[in-house]
Amino acid sequence: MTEKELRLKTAEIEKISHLDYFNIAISVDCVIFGYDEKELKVLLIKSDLEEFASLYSLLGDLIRPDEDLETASYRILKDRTGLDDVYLEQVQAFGSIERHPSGRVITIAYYSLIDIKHHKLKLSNNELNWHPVNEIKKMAFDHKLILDSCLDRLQEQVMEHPVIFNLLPEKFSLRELQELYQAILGIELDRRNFRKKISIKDWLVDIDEMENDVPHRPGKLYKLKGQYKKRVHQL
Amino acid sequence: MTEKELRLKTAEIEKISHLDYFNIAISVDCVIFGYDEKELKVLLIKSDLEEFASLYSLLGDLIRPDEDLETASYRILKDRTGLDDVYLEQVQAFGSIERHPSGRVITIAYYSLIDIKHHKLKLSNNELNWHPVNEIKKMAFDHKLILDSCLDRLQEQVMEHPVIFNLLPEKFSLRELQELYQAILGIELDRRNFRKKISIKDWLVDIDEMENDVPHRPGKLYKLKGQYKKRVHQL
DNA sequence: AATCAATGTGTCGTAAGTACATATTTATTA
DNA sequence: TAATAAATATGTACTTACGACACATTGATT
Repeated sequence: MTEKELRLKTAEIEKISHLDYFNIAISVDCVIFGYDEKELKVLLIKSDLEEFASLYSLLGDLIRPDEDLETASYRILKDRTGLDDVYLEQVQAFGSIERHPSGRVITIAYYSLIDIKHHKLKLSNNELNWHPVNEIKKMAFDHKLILDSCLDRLQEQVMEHPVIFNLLPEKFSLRELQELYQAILGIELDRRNFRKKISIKDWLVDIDEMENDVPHRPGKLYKLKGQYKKRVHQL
Repeated sequence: MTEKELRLKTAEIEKISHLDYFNIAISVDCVIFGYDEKELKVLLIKSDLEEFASLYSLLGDLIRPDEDLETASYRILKDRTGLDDVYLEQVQAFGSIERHPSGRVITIAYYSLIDIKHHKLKLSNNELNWHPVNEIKKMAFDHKLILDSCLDRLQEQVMEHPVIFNLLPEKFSLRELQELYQAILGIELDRRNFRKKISIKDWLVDIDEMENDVPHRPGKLYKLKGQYKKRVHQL
């Protein structure tokens, strides 16, 4: 079965699923977070459903019977962004009866973290764009709820686990790191206390280099220690 | 459609689902925790599949198209235990391809907390029994993995959120509470430090009563403050 | 050489975490 | 009824984390 046939079949299933009492479709939706210009952003696409014309939706697709959940989310990421070395984490399943207008679809939400600047998206399809998370008010389906849940989870994880380094380039300054924390948590942090806290975690190595493209005194650059490096999926 | 017809249809679906390329079944599995005799226990049933003869499995069922995920888990709890005032929380979806021998079944795991002593199970069906969590080594399907994930989640939640009071009777002593924490976390706690920590949380009210069935000096009894009371599902 | 802007660092007060010992109360037993 | 056993109840000193806060340093720019 070709890619195209699969997609057609997928769409068909979506439409008929509400007719058959036992046919429930199951999908994966990816909340793809990126960070740029001191803002947390999320990758969204214009909804292709009439009901949601002019609204944006998350990137998602039905799960195929021959792939597990992680594989499905990596496939979506790879197909839509061209990237395959990304961090992914399952958040929650969403399954209210009325969440999809074409039938019963239960979806499993993943969030993903990408360094926007250093990973060019394959498709600069203008239907697919980065949106500042704070500016998103309304979305197709229950996708705003899903986005909010994923952001909550990200905020919970951020101080305990070294995950957000996936949003930054390999080398970064403490100022960049602090700005990222501030963007995710939505609060201002005290520079001295932040540095103290990060240094206690012992996640970073000082690589003995300096920033070189800043219009002021350059700061030291750091890397995440190898043992904490982002997980990369092996397809 | 009657209850019985539904069950038959469910079983049928399970069997044929692997034949149809797009037919993925979706189920809910409940990890029902209880607490008794200073041990954390889980409610299990003998697997009805030949492949897993003599192994135990979690309580679960396929989701019906006319019920959402929470409703499905409450239905399973109600049907199997007769209880409907229980705490339930979604943990994670499990969907590896080979997890179910009869076909592709993705499952969404919930954990539930029940006060064993004060909620008599409807069915004292001897296929359905409480098992000490620590003694469970092998289970049907990937249910051991699911159980472990739910226990991890419970351990994460326990110190931050007042959830485990659902495992205790309305009134309890601080000793009982401490023993419960120890059972869940699998560690010993210092009595004085434990009491200090709990008193800072400000979750409890001293109800000015004493234990009366203990063979030693009775301790004071406490209740969880009303605002933290367990969530009860309204069907 | 002077100015600007951001980096880099330390202290003090407060709150929470940990280790640890003694007096008190009730039930039990001699 | 007096002595004993067993668990309750409670406080202090030490250490570690958290939050507020100010000043000297460095490099780029003018």
